[in-house]
Amino acid sequence: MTEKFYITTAIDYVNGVPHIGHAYEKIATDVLARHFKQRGKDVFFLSGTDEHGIKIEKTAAEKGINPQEFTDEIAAQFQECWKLLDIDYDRFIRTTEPDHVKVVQHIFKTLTEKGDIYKASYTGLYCNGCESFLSPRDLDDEGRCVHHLAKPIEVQEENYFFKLSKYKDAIIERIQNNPRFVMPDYRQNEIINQLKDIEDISVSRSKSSVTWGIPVPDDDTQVIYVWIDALSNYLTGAGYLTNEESYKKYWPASVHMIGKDILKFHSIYWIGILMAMDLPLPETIFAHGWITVNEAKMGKSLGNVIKPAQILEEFNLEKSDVFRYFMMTTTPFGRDGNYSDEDFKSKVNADIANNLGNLLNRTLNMLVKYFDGNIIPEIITGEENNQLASSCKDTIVKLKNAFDDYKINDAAEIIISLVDSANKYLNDKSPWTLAKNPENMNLCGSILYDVLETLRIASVLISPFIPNLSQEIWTQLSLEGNASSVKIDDIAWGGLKAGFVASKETIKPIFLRLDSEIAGAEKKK
RNA sequence: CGCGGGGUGGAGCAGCCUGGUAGCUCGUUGGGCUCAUAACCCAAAGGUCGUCAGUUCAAAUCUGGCCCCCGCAACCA
Repeated sequence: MTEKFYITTAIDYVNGVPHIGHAYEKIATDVLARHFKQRGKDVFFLSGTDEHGIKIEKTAAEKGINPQEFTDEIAAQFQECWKLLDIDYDRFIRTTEPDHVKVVQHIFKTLTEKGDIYKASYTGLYCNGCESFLSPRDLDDEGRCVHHLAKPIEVQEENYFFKLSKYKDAIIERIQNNPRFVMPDYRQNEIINQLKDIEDISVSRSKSSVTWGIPVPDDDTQVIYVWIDALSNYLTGAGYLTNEESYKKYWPASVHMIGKDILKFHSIYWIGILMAMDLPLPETIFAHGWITVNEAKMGKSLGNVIKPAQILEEFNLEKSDVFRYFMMTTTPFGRDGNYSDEDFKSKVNADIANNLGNLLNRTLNMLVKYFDGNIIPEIITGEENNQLASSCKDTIVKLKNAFDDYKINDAAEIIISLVDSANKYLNDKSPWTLAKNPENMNLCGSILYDVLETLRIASVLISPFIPNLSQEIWTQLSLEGNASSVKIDDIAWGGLKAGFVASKETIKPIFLRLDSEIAGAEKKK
């Protein structure tokens, strides 16, 4: 039986439009999903949007439309953005969808019946101007709401609470006994510290303050608050309650890919809920870092929010490949990364244009020049005593290890260093010199074959990062099928067969260096 | 004393857990090659490893103090 791999992204709150921070996580998840597909796993990739809550209700009201219309609009923008970035998810879940509503209410009801959800009164500071409860953060020195400069009033309301504290010890134990449960490992202590003084959490809101939410079953004065509403999307997506076959196959999740800000909610709240439901727990919760822009935190208040489409446009890129590549290689995965036009250019030019693209180009040109673009049987090499063939083998082993630990940037580096070694190989062997003597033609050709075969393998391995460019390499090598649908265990040496490969007309650079002037002009405006 | 991450050649990072020639990418300089997308290959320059002290035959690495930056705590992806 094929092993399943169920991977999820966080669902994005539709109160804002998609930017490169959202994109970072989706790309990472997509790269992993594509890689594990190539490993022969039965992959299910879930992404989506979080659509309930007071902010949505208010924003929609300001625009004079109903919340559903508003969320439809923003959710569409997210989907469009992911399409542009070649994010190939299996389902895009929206928390307003009927099957999800059913799941959320079922969980709420089950936990209530079990006694893990109880009603209690909650006292909070309510601002009439904001029409919501405030946290101490929202107050100025004199205890006034910073937006309305009015003192909030103390309001008491009845809410439902989830007995999270009951599961505290079990969660701590889970984290301590499973090193892959919370990743990267340096986050584990952080969570354990937070767990020490965890309290029960409020899981509903009074309808007098929010109406845009899933109703609490059997209590029409309350709607279900974000925790159960949003987190349980992972169950709905797998088919919980609605598609038994799918659910049985995919649940529990292999990895929840999330931002470091919501690690607490996933590793504590979500796990508590699942424990209370007696459901299997996910294998890994991976918290990635933030993307800063020119070293500054991105935020609406700073006005430096960048959308992926802007970057593609700025550099006149039709496909997302190199943007995906950059995002995944700008920093060790897990830590914070930075985007700047300068870094983007230099990384992509060095790795994709100079190293990978140029290698294909120079080698194919020689094949055309010396062999009329044909691979003749005499030049095909075997794996035995073959420097590049053994490099390919090593690369595959290392690559798998890196991906198993979600070290996405290492994975890219490993592939690029294979390409690097092929460039060195070409220089060492100098086929252009060999070609001057007819006696050496077969040797010359064999060297070209070694390099092209290495490129074929590299294109398969790197396709999760740059699917379109990989395919372009595939096309230029006159290979049939798709680079990305080749299984890693099937890419044995010798895939390039004798026959016609390329002509002067078919060879073209797969990716041209990003021109410094284009970006320079754009920056000035 | 709230918690966590970081401070390593011009830039960005690895190394630290398991002390013992400080490594990588980019940039710079010089050379090589001429198949290629001003590319590719080789070499060189450039570092008191934040700071002070301690442990040790030996510290970027272990211990303690201090300084600086960033994040979380506080529903910003």
